Amino acid sequence: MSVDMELTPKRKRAAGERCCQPVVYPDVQPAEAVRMASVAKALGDPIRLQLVDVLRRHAGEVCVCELVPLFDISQPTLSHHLSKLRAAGIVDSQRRGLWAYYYVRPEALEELSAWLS
Amino acid sequence: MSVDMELTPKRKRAAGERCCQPVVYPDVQPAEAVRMASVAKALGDPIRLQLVDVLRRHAGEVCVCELVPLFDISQPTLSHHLSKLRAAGIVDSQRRGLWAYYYVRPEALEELSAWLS
DNA sequence: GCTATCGATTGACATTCGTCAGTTCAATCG
DNA sequence: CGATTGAACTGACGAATGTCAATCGATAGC
Repeated sequence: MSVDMELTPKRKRAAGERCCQPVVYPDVQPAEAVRMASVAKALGDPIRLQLVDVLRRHAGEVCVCELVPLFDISQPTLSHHLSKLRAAGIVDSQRRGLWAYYYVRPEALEELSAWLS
Repeated sequence: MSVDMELTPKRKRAAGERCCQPVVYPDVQPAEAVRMASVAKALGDPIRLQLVDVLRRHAGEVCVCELVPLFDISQPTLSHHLSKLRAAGIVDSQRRGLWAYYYVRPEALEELSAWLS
């Protein structure tokens, strides 16, 4: 995952022939690209995308025990997906007693959403 | 990547105690989730995200030979990334003579973009 | 024909991913 | 205390990913 966008000036064409108009350099900076790609990567699994959908449309916070029966995966696997979403900053959690409550951090999606539209 | 959103009715809590409010079932259908996740997954690499950014902000089409020097990766690796973007439907290409021109298919990003915002 | 060039393909490699069974940790309730 | 429960962690597995060197196919120009 080496993103070395040093933007070395591209070499000129050999002859005077141009294959296409000069390319426009990317507007997203490397650091932005890494951030947005990590968010997109976290959303790049159908289960995680639906998890975010459930959590986002839910007004408050959702306990893990309510999420497990929604998906046809084991509880450790769901926990693994949640921890990936948390690592990407998309969700966060809070423990109260025995239960863990997850909620979406909407600002984590803003950058990618803005870039996409 | 098994998405078996049959939405089996979740088992009731044992006692009368609720750990949280009843969960809202996901609004995105499994097929939508798979489509959007595959687009997000394709964007889940910084180089591919920047590739899309370059192609998208470019008015017309861009030849591969202009893309290679922008990134610190080999030509086969770039070709591999482009084919992944094409497999996800995000870009398409057209050969003219020796050169291959890539361009973004904006409608491919619409569903994910709409869901995100 | 021969040669050069653009871009895709192949094969290989280390890394990461998604998944589960099993276990552990933490908190609650008898 | 001990038993139970919710949720995270561990280890393992096959599958997929990102990368490159090497090669191949097709086209253009000589």
